[in-house]
Amino acid sequence: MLRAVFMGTPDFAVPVLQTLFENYQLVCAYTQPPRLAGRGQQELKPSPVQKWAEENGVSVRHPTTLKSKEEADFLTALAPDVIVVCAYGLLLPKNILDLPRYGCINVHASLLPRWRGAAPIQRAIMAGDTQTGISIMQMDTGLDTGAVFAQKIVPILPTTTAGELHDALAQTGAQLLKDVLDALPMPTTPQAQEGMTYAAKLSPDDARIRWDEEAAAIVRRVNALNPVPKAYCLHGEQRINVLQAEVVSQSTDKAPGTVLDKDLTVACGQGTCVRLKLLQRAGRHILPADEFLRGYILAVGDVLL
RNA sequence: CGCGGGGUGGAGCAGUCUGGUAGCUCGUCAGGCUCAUAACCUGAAGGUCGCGAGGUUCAAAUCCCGCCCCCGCAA
Repeated sequence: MLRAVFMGTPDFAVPVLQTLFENYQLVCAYTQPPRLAGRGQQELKPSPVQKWAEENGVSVRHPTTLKSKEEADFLTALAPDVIVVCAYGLLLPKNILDLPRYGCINVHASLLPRWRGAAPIQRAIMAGDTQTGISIMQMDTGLDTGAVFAQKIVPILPTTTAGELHDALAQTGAQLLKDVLDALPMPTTPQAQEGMTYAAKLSPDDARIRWDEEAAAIVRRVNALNPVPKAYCLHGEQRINVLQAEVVSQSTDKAPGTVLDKDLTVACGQGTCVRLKLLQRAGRHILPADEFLRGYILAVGDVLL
C-alpha cells in the first residue's frame, strides 16, 4: 500500500487528508502551526487539518520551515512513497520535492495554468468564469507550475458562491487525487504557456462593492466573497455586508449606489441594477432583505457607498 | 488581556444615556370584505425584557457586579 505524507492547512485540505487516511498508509500530517485566532481573548488555534488529524489519530507536525536539516531527516525517516500537498502554505525545498519515490503531488483548485496561486476559487468567480476545476500536478520549484497528471472540470453557475464552489472542489479534489494515486506511475502533461493567470490573495479592498461596476460584476463579487470575507458597502457610517444579490433586468439613470425601491433594487454602473437579497449589518445576523428592512431603514433614494 | 456591536412575545427592531404599569414593522389565530389574493378592514392570542431566591432603589428592560451565548472588524 502506498505510504503517504500529507501537507495542508485549511478546511479545503481536509477531504484530501481524509481520503489519504482511508485509502492509503498515511504516516504523518504536516500543517501550519497553531496561530492566534478568534476575537476577545486571542487563543492559539490549531488548523482544520491539525484538528481533524488529531481527532483521527494521525500524527501531526507543524514546523515553521521545511528547509532545516532536521525536517529533511525526519521526512527521510518516514520514507514516504509520495507527499501530497494541498493548500499548505509553505514552500517545499528541492531536496524534499525529490525525496519520495513519486515526488510531491499537489491538489490545486483551478484548471491550471489559469489561477495559479492563493485564491483560485474566489478569483474564478469574480472573473466571471463559467467553469473551473481541480488540477493534480507534480510539484516543482515554481508556484503551481508543475506538470499536470489530471484535471477535472467543475461548473460555475451565476448563483454559485465561493463557499459552495469550495466544498464542491474539495470533494472533487479528493476524488481525483485518489484516481491519480491509484494510477501511479502516471504520465504528466506540462502546463500550457498560454492562458496563465495568477489568483492574488484577497485584500480587504477586494471586499468593497464598487457600485459603478455593472450589475453582473457586482453579483460576481458578492458570490466570490460569500461566505468569507463578505462583500460590503457603506450606508452612512453603517457597514452593510451583502451575502446575496441578483441582476435585475431594468435600467436606471440614477447614480450608482442609489436605492431605487423598497425591494432593495440598487443602481449600478452603465444604468444596470441589482437587487440585494441577503444582508447583514455589523454585529448582527445575516438576514433576508425583507427582515433586514424590518429593523433597519434603507429608504428609497438613499445612496450606498 | 487586539477593537467593537448585540441578546426585549414566533421573526426583525425601538425603548436603556435622562429608572416608574413594554412599543413598532411582520408573522400567527379568528372574523369581515373580495371572483380572488401574499391586498385591505376588525379583533385576539403570545413577553420571567439571555442567566444570577446578586447589588442599589419606594420602583430596574433601563443603574452597578458576576456569568453564558451570538455577531462585525482585525488576525
